[in-house]
Amino acid sequence: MNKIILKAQLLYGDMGKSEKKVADWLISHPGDNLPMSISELAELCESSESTIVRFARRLGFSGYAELKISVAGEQEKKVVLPTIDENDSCFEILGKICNDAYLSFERTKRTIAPENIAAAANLIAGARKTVLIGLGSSASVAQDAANKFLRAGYEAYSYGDTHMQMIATSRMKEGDVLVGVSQSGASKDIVEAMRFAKSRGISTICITGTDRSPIMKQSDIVLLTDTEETKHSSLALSSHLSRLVVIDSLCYYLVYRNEANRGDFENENQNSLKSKRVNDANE
Amino acid sequence: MNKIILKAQLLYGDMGKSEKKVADWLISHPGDNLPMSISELAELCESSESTIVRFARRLGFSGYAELKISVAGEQEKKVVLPTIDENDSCFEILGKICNDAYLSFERTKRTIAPENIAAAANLIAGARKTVLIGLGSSASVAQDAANKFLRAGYEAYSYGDTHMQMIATSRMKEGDVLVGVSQSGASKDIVEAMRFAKSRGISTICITGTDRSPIMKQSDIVLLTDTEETKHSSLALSSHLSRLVVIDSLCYYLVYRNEANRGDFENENQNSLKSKRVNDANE
DNA sequence: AGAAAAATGAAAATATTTTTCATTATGAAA
DNA sequence: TTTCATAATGAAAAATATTTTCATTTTTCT
Repeated sequence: MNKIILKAQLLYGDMGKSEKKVADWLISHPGDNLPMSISELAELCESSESTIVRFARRLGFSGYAELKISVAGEQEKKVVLPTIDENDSCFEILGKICNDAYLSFERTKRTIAPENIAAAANLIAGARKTVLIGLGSSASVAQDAANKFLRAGYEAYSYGDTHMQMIATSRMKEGDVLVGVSQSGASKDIVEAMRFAKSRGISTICITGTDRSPIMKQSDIVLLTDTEETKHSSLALSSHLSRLVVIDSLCYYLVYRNEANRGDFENENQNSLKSKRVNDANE
Repeated sequence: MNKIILKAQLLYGDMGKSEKKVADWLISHPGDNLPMSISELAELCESSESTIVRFARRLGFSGYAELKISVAGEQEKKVVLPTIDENDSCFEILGKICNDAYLSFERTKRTIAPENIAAAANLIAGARKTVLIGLGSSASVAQDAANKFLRAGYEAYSYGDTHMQMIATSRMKEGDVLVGVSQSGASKDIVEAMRFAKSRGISTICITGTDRSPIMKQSDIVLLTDTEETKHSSLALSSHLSRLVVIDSLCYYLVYRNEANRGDFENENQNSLKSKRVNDANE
């Protein structure tokens, strides 16, 4: 885990009384960054500057400066929980949400299986038609995905209400793909539609943030995004963004995969929207 | 990902000639640890100590010492320039998109006016009803916003097709707020609806990624998000995410502002959705 | 071209780290 | 218990490193 602490413990026996105090402090503050200066640390350890230098040398560093930098390097990516409180300004909240999103992306990169995302992309690429379903905030993820896939040149549709979802599912056939989006992985109607599709030989993909959730049992391919629920509230803002970046990467992959599309992709869509614009500003 | 290099790239435009030399060195030595002293680095960059301190401060550090430690902390994570090419795997694309999103968030924080976002939140908080409109990918942003505002306890509705948008706008009255979402800021139908609303004394807010765009003229409050279009394609993925984090921060602010709501907010929504779940998994 | 503003680097001022060295503690042998 | 050799320690000096200041240069705008 932390090489420096390990080494300190290893060499603990060789140290003098005062040097041990330095080691003790370090060992009992594994997460902390070293206080700015050697003098500060000396005071905290009830020791002296020279002792700290000796301690650093014992661990194999050229001096305190090097030890300090090395400690920073060993630091586990400290998870700064962007806890929002009632006195934050709207702008401060924006900053915290951006932070939160960034952490959520990092978690997603760790959680998602690279081979599954590739498999999902290839499945969609080869499908006759792709239908995406979700409810609540997952509905807008599904809608966003359908919108992008369509623009990328693939037949994709999304449905946000349960009736349409069932109707659309019942009209699908083999060779189609159903993508179910659900953070909880437990929305009754979505799981039901997935089960129905699967029983009829339709390929199923789920995008969910909950491991071992019901929807996973009904899915051929599972895309597991950031599973860490933020403590803020049920809005679950960042995990929502994580699901979108997964969609975005599928979409990019599809664009680049489709030789025919790639060239014209940009211009074609630009032109098809042009008449909807007040002027030539680009979307 | 190396946040420091990304930040250096982000702020590159603001730098003077000499500061850019420091940034260049850093960017072209992504893996390296910083040479021991500021003087050494000054020589390597053909710059001066003071310039390096200024550079460090620009990136948000207290000085060179802090930058040096932070660089050590970032080490080991390699920089991926978010340029997607055809040989990338789906997973690599995911990483690049996350990077891109992060940059986009940073740009948004710089572009958006803190006082405007606060004003927008307060306007919505005091409104009788809020209507959100957008087309294409902006439609799903609007839908997402309406969904969240509603859950936060405010009357909010979104419409994704132009007919409904016009009907809804014509039924609004003073005391209501119309929020127009458009990346280009030039979608005919949206601008038209905004103009109509404004002429009837309805407050208007726009969320756009294009400065000096037509929609801004029809808006009482302008929320300008990331204006830098990514070069990838017209999908404009990251700017889409930026608009969402702006929505999210408005939403959080509204939740915390509303004394009455805050307490029950989480539980209430949890419960109202419970019957829709297969089991007790939390959304 | 000329004035105002911004950027820059040399050098002074601080701050930090390292070294030196006198003092104190430790422990083995008498 | 005392003595002496050795190791450990910390105060202060010396060496380095960083930050600030400010005069000079460069850029920008008129």
